[in-house]
Amino acid sequence: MEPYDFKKIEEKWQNIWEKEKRYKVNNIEPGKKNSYVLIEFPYPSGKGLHVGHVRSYTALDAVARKKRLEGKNVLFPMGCDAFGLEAERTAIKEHKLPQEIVSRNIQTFKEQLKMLGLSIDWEREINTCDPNYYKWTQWLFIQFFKHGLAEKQETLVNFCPNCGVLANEEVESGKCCQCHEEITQKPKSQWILKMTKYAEKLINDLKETNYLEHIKTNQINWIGKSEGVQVKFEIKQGGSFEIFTTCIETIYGITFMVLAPENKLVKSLKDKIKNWKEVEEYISLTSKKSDFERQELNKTKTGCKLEGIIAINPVNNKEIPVYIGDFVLANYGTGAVMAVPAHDQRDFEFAKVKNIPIIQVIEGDVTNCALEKTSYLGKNIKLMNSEEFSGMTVEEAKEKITEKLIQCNVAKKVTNYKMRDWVFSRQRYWGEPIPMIYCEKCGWQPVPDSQLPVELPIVNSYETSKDGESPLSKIDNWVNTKCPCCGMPAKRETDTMPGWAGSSWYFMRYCDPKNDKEFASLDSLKAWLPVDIYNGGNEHTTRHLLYARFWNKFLYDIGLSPVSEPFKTRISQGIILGSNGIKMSKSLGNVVDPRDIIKEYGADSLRLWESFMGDYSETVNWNDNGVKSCYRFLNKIWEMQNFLIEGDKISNELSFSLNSAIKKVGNDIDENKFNTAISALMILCNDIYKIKKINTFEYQIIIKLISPFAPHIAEELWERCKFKESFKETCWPTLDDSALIKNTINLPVQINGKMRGTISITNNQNQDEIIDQIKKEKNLSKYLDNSIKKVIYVPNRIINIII
RNA sequence: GCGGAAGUGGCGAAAUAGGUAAACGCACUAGAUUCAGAUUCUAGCGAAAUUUAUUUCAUUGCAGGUUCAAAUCCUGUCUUCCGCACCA
Repeated sequence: MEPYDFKKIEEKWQNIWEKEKRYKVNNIEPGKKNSYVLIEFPYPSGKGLHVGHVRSYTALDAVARKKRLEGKNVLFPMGCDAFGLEAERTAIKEHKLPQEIVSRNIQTFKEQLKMLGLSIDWEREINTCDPNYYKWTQWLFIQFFKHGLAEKQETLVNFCPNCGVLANEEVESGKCCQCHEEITQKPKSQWILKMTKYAEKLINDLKETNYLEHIKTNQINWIGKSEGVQVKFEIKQGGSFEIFTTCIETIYGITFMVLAPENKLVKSLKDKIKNWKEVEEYISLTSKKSDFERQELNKTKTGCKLEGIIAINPVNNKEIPVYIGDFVLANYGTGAVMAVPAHDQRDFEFAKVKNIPIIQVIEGDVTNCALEKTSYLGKNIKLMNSEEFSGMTVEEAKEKITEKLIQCNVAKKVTNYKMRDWVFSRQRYWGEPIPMIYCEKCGWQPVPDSQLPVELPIVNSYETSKDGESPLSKIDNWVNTKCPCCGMPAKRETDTMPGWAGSSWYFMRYCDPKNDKEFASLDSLKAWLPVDIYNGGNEHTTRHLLYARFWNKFLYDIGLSPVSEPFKTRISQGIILGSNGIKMSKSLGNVVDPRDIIKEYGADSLRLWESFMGDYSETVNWNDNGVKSCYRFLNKIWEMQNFLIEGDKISNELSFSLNSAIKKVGNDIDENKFNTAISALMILCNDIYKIKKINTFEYQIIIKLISPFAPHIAEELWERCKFKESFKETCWPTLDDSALIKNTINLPVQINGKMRGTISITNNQNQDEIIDQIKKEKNLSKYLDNSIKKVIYVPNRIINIII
């Protein structure tokens, strides 16, 4: 028999699969159920395929292959998410066009992917920077616009006087990462998508999904729903402002108010503020900080009093001083808070810094820190210092105070979300142009469908510009166009979309990738959605997932998507670090190139090892020796040909081992526990090597079980053994549960909770017999005297005797 | 800071419902095969003792608790990783 020549075998089968179009899939396959297995498409960086990609691709490939063996019609597509900052940066560095960089990278990526033997339908490949694709991204944006969900709004951007608008990533502790100039927060008019309109649905409909619990929590926390009361405070000097609070029960404890420094009210009060200079300085200081810096709790609270401004507490007409402070954010709630230092830690610290009195209104200890709602809610704790509400429980007071304020017409119940609308404009070259035209007379008009796509013009210079406008704004003949409404001269929008845009709907395009009339036909979407299993990195479980769900929900509402939730389940792979426990990077020299491994051990060994190396969702360090172990294992499977005898059913000798493996491998793939699936296969293999005998029927089962992970060797062995059935038509082995029932069981025996040995009992033997048996066993009976106090017997699992 | 996840041998890890902790694999040690190396095979691999087959002890980040029984449940605590809105 020839030795296991993985190189020859893998090339052979990859060619056959490609030639046969083995994994091409139709939207409808008579007699078969559809199943959609989706993996986040890669960003085609110049670094090429990483062992981390291999981990998730082979895992999901195994899932897809198993589903096929179970008789399902499986969609397992692949594409590239190609727009974004990284390609643009590389292009600038290499003095090439991003288009060139991207197509070069995609080429390498595909070659590498093909070496893995994935069961991908390459005819459905998509690429977000292909005009045939982004035509539909633009069309979808226009639908948002037409339904009032896209509009221009003023937002803050990071602005560097030399480099223009910067991404957060390009800001390092308040300075530009390129030129180290100070960054300021500059207001800019940008397109936003009104995602907050969907906040409620995005929370509620999680019920329909099967995501891992922590992924749901992540989504819920990001949306950050809180129900509270919005209260109006009069200003003694004239005017008023509103605050939002979830703790209205503490309203008698207010000793000051804090406005966000950007709150428009501050400027409108300019004439009445006696220390305006000081206030102005504080505002400009704040504009240099990001939200993140501003919310850090461990730094000293800063703020500035608005001298001459007094607010009136509506419950008791008390006069309250007003401050501005950067720990209050303008874009959450109303950009103003009532400060109750006794019951909010941030207010407590601020009060200490500014020497403001503290009034306790809820019973408890507030000497060293605030008594916050997490410690007082739901514990029957009572109010104090709150006029007629004193003595009520917190919960009761919450209701009564709200009622009173509503009656007085100074408050209303409000639901707030932390989630903000999605800022959708970028002042960058490498993205989808936003398909809008501005006309002096007609305002913003979408580009007519017939003129889509609005293609990205090829340009010489696509670097960000100092004035903070998009590079496209410098191309006059592109910018100047005609209003689609009145035909008069008008200007194109020059901002482009964020990298998230294309990935928000790509899973729909896979269903109908060549359609030039629609982004995807409803029939094709009905055939495949919702996605059965969606895999991606942990770093995408909040935002990308939320964006994609949002787009789909919108399309569902306007009748273009058949489902309200696009993904049934969501799982995440853990990242693979270098062998030294540090992220792989060229500069550290700890990068492992999958191609090197494939050359030495083959794709099947690599696939197997990456599935075996640890729990799929956990971070692991790369280990050079690991692949070798899987190569050994595959060799053992190969060498089993030497033990082969004829047979058409499972032998008694292997009945238990084989059926255990069938059960374990099947369940584990379904539960994404690939590592234990493989260890089950190894145990089976060890059992076979003990008896050195296997019949053809049994060998077929083993090959089927291993085929999702190591498809090349599986098909090769199948062919070599000349089994009657063809591999293409074969199906997943069926389990004989009765083979798993054991007649004799080794029962662990504990005495006083300590393991003292095992005894062999028959299935379901009764307790008294077992105790008699233990008494006869010398090794065990020596621990027993006559004073057995209690016996705990869990049938067929354990017996614990207390003496 | 806020939110999420995770801490088990020398290493990667496993452990349906609280029920024999360490399956499976790596590395290592000894032996066999080999001119030698690689491969392969056989045995060992928490600690200590020993009559060599058994005994004792320890053990799932740390400190407590619940329970006949805890890696698993509860309270507190420490550490690491991920996300935080213009990176995708």
